[in-house]
Amino acid sequence: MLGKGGQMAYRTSKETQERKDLKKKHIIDTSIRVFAENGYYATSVKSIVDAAEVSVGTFYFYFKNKEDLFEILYDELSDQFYEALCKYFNNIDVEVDRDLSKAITFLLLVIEKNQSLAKILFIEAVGLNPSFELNRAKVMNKFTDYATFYFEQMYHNKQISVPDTRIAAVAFIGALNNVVMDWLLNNSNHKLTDSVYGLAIYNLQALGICYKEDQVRAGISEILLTM
Amino acid sequence: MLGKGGQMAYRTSKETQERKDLKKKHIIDTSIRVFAENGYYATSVKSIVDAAEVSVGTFYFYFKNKEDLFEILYDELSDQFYEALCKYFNNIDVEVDRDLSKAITFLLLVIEKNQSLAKILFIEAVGLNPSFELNRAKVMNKFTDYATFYFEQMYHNKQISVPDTRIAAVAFIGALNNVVMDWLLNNSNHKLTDSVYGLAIYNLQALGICYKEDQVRAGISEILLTM
Amino acid sequence: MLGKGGQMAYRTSKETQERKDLKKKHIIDTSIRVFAENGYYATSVKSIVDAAEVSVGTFYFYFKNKEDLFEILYDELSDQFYEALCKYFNNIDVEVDRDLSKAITFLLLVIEKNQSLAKILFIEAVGLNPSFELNRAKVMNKFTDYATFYFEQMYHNKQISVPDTRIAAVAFIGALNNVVMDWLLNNSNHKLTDSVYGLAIYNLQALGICYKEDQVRAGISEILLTM
Amino acid sequence: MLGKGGQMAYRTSKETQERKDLKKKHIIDTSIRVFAENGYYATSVKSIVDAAEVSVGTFYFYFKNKEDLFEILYDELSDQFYEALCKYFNNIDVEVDRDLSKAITFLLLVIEKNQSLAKILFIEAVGLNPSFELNRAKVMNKFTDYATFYFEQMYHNKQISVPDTRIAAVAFIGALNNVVMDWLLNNSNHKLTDSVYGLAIYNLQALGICYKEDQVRAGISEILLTM
DNA sequence: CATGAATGAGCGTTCATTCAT
DNA sequence: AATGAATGAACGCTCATTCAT
Repeated sequence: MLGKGGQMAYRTSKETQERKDLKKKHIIDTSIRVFAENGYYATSVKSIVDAAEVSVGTFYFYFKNKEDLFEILYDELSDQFYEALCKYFNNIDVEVDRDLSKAITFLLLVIEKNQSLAKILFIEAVGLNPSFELNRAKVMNKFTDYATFYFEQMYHNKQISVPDTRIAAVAFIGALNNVVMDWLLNNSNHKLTDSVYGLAIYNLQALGICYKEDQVRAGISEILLTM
Repeated sequence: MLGKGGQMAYRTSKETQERKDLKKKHIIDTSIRVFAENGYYATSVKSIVDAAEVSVGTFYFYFKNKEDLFEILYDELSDQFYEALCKYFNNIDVEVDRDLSKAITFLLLVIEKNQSLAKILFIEAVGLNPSFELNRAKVMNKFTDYATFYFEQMYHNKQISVPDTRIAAVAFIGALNNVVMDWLLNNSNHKLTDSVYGLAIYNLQALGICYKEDQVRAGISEILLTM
Repeated sequence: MLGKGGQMAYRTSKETQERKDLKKKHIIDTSIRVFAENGYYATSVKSIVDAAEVSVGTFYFYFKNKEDLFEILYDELSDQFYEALCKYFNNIDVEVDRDLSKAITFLLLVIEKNQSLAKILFIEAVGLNPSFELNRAKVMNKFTDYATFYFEQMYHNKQISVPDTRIAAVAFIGALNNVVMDWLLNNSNHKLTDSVYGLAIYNLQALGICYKEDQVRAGISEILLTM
Repeated sequence: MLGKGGQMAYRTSKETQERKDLKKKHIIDTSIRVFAENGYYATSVKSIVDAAEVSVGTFYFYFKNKEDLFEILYDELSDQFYEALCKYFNNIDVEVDRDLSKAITFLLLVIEKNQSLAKILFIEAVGLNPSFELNRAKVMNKFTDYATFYFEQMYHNKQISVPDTRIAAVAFIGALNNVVMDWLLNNSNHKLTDSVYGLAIYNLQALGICYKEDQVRAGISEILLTM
């Protein structure tokens, strides 16, 4: 009656666990593509497992249900995006114009290179159902709070000039968001990063930052060239 | 006999047409409420006809299907919103700071007074399915084009200073959009119009408009007080 | 906007309602057969609607779900059986031996003529799930209470002699129940009513009733011959 | 080498066999609890192996399938019950009233002390599916045949007086059965053995046994006090 | 014009069972 | 002997849509 895990058992611990993690990752990655293409409701569990070439049973072995998968996936993607946001925001220093331009450029670049991420975060995740909206609100607030925190700091350093840092943060994110949305909706036309200069200037001016055009261009180029 | 019959027929069909239009309008109006409350997918045709106190058969007499209703409704709401956008944008004159503030204030006010409209336009209509996304893209572009057109004019009049009017338009709309979104997601906290000053300044600065704070405040007050 | 039921509407009221009632009855009756043959769990909704030649949609139009149908059906059958129980119990008079024999005979006869009823009441309904067991307990108690009430009366009239009328009622019902069970389980062998004399005597003696064999036989015959 | 190897193999396989038997017994015992709590259909193989702390693979090593386990378990429990039945029936002698009372008391006591057994035998095993009903019929007949055999003997010894010993046996078992059922369904109220006197009298009278009340009470007490 | 009974494809999900390790 | 990841048939149920009345 040693049973379950008593006595080293089966090779549960290592190889199997790795294969499990890989398979779970595989299903998530596949579903990102499928969700991005068809939206949450038009994506059936069947279509996910077909695309991932696993059985329904396997799907439900790894995920509680369809909603569970989407939540996991959404949290993962929003974390990725959060990290991208942080990466260059954390480095904003005295050359605010250049540094902020770099930050914006990097964000657009990440999105451009991973369109599915954007589609899910900005489009497919919207308006799913009341319960998920709570989760999305939480995530959106996390982004807003982060930006607000930085704007607050910059305000105290007299680097920006706005009457309300939180509203500025919301507007800032919205401006970026909509440029991405516009790109997603009219996709074929242009590269997302083509919009980065206009967007950077818009937000720099909005924040009352005294910028130099060549600094902005330099910041943008620095990011675009290194990737 | 012909005359009378003709007249009868005419009057009858006229009255009938009126009743039909009214009933159709009634169903649309009811469904706005239902869609706003539950979202597109969680709203069944049954729940709409129950709320509107008509039969399913009647529903399918007036609308091709559920998607058709939603499209009609979406177009109607976006038209309403478009009109609200035009109303004060068309009047932007020499006092750009004041006039633009008035325009923004009016938009937020309309949304605040009609939350269902905002919920459907900004949340429920997003990411429904690939086919509807095309329609939404068209509508979004209409808004963007309109704003772009005005920014273009203002640019020529040296009233604004941005490197790319279309990107400015997209960013401008996005900023507004996200302030509304933020309000919808964190509803109970505050009134939407509380954010109007911060938002106006953000965009005025973004557009490189040389504004006076009291002109902005005056513009805002003018709208808020008259409604 | 008169809608639903305003203005006589459609011919909702009479013919349609009748057809609905008939169809509901038809599904119930069909399902009795199917449940009796296969048991609750082995009976799928699909198999019911196939047997009844209606669509699944129709099934769910008339019933909330599979459990709902079974409960309706169970309540209906137990009511039928309750009425059969009452019919001759209510007439037990001074000739207790004869009258009780008549009552028992009638019950067995009803069951023999409607085997599906018995199968569902005594077999398929047992042990379905905790929630349904509550319902079944209620129904069983109704039967027991009824019998107890009569035994109580008879006890006061010195017609029976038992130390505990409720236990007598439970045992009485159990004796009948098991004769039916035995018949259901070994079906082909014999007619259920073949057991009636032995069963009647068993219970008459059990209740301490002073009986005459020919009275018992007369009571049995009276019922069997008239049906 | 052969001798030693042979002995080793023998001892090994013997020990192994013992461990296997123990594990099988462990799974059966655990499943009795689980089946009694949740019923056959609401009990998944997963829930059994979780409760028993073994793997699904192990389960299918010891049992052909879920039904196989239940059948084994049912046979085991019905054997236990059969033994309980025999224990005091086999000892029925000249003091029939006392001896039969002892037998009945013992049966109720065994059930009271092992409610899971009763729940499975009398409730969960009923109406599972046509194939299992055959097995259950066989078991029920074994009980009936046993009782019939004894009643037959007693009839020849002029100890009982009934027109049909088999029907008497069926009714007798049914009376006991239903008292147990009633107790299971209205559990919390009372102890099962509280009903033993009423039940004993009912059946003694039913069988036409000339009993003395104090003999019945003595028989009951004798069993209750020694356990 | 209006009704609502009827349809059935398709959904998300469960779970007994298998088998490579 | 023991494990548990993998399978997929089958389930109960929903709901957009049709059409006889």
